[in-house]
Amino acid sequence: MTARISTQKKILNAAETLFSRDGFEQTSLRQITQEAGVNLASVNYHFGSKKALIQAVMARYLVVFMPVLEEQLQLAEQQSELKTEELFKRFKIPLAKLTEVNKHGPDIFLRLLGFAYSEIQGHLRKYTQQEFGGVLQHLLALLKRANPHLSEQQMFWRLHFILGAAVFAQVSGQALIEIAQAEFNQKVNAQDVIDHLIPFVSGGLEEA
Amino acid sequence: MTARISTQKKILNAAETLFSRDGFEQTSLRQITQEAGVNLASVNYHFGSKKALIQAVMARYLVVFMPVLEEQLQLAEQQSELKTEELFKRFKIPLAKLTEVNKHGPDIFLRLLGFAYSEIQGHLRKYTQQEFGGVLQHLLALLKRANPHLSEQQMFWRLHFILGAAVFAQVSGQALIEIAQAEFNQKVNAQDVIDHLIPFVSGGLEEA
DNA sequence: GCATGATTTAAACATGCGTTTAATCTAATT
DNA sequence: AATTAGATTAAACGCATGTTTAAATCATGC
Repeated sequence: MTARISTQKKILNAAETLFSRDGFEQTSLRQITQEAGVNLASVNYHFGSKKALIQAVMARYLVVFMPVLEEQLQLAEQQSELKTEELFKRFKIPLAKLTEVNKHGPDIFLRLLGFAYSEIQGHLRKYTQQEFGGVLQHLLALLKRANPHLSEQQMFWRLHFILGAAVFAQVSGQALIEIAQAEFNQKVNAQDVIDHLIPFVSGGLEEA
Repeated sequence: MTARISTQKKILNAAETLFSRDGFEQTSLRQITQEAGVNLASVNYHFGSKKALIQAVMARYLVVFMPVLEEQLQLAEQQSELKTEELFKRFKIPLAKLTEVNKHGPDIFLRLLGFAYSEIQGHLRKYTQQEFGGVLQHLLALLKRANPHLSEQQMFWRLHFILGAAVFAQVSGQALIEIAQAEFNQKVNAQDVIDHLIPFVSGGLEEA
């Protein structure tokens, strides 16, 4: 007995597939509704607008990801010694949790996040800022404690470089992963990319 | 006696201003021709298409930048010891050369390059790959020599992270620069960003 | 000073987008 | 079985985009 899937869920599923593959702006409502097998107008009926649909797609992951990340940061805070790489590694736990949303949740979420930042979607940036703001402030405070040798300015720029490296890796991700797989003859997924990314950004951040 | 500026140049100038500020996709031909004070159809008359205009805008900088970069890499190659940070610093010379094209040439070019990679403009990626390909291969070879402790895979990913950090810094650049200026009360330009970027990517690349 | 080819112009074209409308269908309630 | 609120549908709307057309204008060589 296959459970009937509501139109809303069909739209969300199709949207996240296409958004994570092609980006938000590059994906039209017509593509989404066709993929979902529903009528074009149903997006506006159920979600109000494309903007709202995008936020709904993000929300399914954020509500899982954010609390677990905050939890991890609090655990880190209690440790006697704060190491940069340790802090970044903490991201892996909330990320892994996303498999509960979708088998490929971690990959999808990271790519969505990448597009959210790389496309100049004012509204999405505001939205994630709003949702992420507190936790990111927390992370920043911990990184400062772990790297007291860095000035405010150095920290400011390096954090944004890190964000850029992470975002870019995800957005160019599929193409890069395909190249990497062809070149090194082994399966690569988003988690592997993270494992490569962590030492890189840790080294970059700590550099004198 | 102000020399008469050809329609083509007017278009190129207006286009590079708007492209570097808002990106390629976000800038319409109507905006460009209005800014340039020329007729809408003149873009297609003189350049054939928007794609071709974008490439023409890039070409003005690439033809200056690329030979100087290649020259610098050859100089680096002759040195006895190759240091990572040394290699990245070499980018500053061809970049500075771009002031000959435009007073703010370095800033403009970096932002254009950022958009070229961050927007999924297949044609532009192919174009830059085609133009840059050889020189980038050269850079990769030198970086490998400077970092023999890194595996092929580590090098592959870290190079792309570096690209991401650099691109992102430029694309989010203006917004970030404004934040930084407000926060630290000092003028910031693209060159300063590069100066922050170089130790970061060097540290990240070298990390064991 | 005219003819000719290059350029500029205003207008229209074709396409794709997000959104809205109004009619129709569905399913639960009375 | 009739009513009614919710969901779905096909169609159109309004707008913006890159591109093309065909006429008008300009500049150049004879």
